[in-house]
Amino acid sequence: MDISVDCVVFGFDEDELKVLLIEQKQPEGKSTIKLQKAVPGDLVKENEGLDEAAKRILYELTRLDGIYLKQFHAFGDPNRVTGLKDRDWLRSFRTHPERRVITVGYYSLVKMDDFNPQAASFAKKAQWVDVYKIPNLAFDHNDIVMEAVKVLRHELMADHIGFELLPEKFTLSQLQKLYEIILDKKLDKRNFRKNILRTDTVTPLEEKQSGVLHKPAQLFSVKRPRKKD
Amino acid sequence: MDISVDCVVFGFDEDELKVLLIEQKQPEGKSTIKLQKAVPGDLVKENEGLDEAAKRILYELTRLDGIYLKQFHAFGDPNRVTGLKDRDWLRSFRTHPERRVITVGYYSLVKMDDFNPQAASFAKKAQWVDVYKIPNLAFDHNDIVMEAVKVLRHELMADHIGFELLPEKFTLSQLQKLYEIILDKKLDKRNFRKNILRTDTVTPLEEKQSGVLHKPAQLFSVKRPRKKD
DNA sequence: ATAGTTAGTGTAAAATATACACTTAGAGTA
DNA sequence: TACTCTAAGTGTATATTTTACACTAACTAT
Repeated sequence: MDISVDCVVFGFDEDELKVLLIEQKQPEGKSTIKLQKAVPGDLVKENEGLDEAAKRILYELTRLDGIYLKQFHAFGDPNRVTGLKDRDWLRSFRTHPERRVITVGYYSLVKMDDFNPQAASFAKKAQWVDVYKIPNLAFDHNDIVMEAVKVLRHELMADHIGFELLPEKFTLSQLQKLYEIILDKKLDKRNFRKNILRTDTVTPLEEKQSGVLHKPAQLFSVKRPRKKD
Repeated sequence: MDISVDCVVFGFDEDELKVLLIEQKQPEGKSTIKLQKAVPGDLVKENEGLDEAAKRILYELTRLDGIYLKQFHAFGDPNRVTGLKDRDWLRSFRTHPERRVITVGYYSLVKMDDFNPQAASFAKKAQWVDVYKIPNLAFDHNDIVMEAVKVLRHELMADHIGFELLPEKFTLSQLQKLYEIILDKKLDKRNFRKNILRTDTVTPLEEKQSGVLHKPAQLFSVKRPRKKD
């Protein structure tokens, strides 16, 4: 059997929670294969730990680095790869295309200003897609994404990891919107602010928003160093 | 690479949280190998899902069946098996003893009256050990158990899975003791009872304790069907 | 100067969590 | 039969947390 790692990379933009999808690699020569979108993932190397593999693979496929990255589930259904397109693709790229692959899912939270796929060289290969409008993906990647969303929702509340998805500098309204979208419910502004400030995970900066057509908001950043468990 | 599954089986007895350990199998012929204790685990078969494998392996090694069983983490450090004893043992039992093995950890909660290792035919092979007094185990099983304890503590509060560790009929005092031991702190009797009853996960039975030298306690059982997420 | 827009702030009421002590039912014993 | 021992079972007052709710402030554009 082989082991792979798949990374569900979340980002947040305006008012949508997004997932980073890549186009599968195009096999040289034969172009009869229909390519699908997928979450970045690949086989774990012989002498590589899982976390290490996740970090490497995410970097190789997206140039993302230094990112919150967490294992969330192993997917081992023996029939997880059944689609014809999937098998075709595997035959083009894998030394042992028929081998069963068990995959370990990681999720990552990305500040979108750390990474703008439009600007990158692999622009066509990576794109942000609204979590709630994900097309059919390769392999069992739809299941993997759904599971990751579940976990994200859960961990958002428990560990206040929300700002990992926002730019370096953000307003509390942005943070609130993020929570509202992930949790899929409206929150009270005053209570939300009280809560966040009480957790003591953010610091106000000297700086304010500018160029906005309303009262400029205070900017915040994550308070470092963050407490480890 | 190979994939295995390891099951950390928790049980509760009197006032100790226990884990079920087995003696490693004795290789035929050569008895030079020092056997170690381990958590029940084995390789996943070629056409078997992970959950399915966990269920099968737990049954094969302990005869336990119909048990709360949950995947909690994949362990994939390339050096997770380094001990000499471990390698000797692998050479006696595995077709490919040098192969790297990635293992997926499951934990299970067992009512101890469903399973009494003293009474079973493999009595010497399985034994309950206090979670806080676990000896050196085979492979990286100490890490696996520690991680499972962390997860158990966490899930106990979130999902009220405590009674899965108690006999079919139990008293609220027993349940409270269980919580106290897992969480490692004393709880207030009245408040605990209010809380548990509010969750509406237990029903009082007609029956009471008998033969105890004090006021007999009301017996409870888990309220079925339990709500699924 | 005015209009439009989002930022920012406090308080009262409700719900939840905490702290705490006595009475009760049965078993054992004198 | 009465007395003792032991853990079961029960209510309330107080503190804390969560909720609901509406106006003023700061800036841009016209």
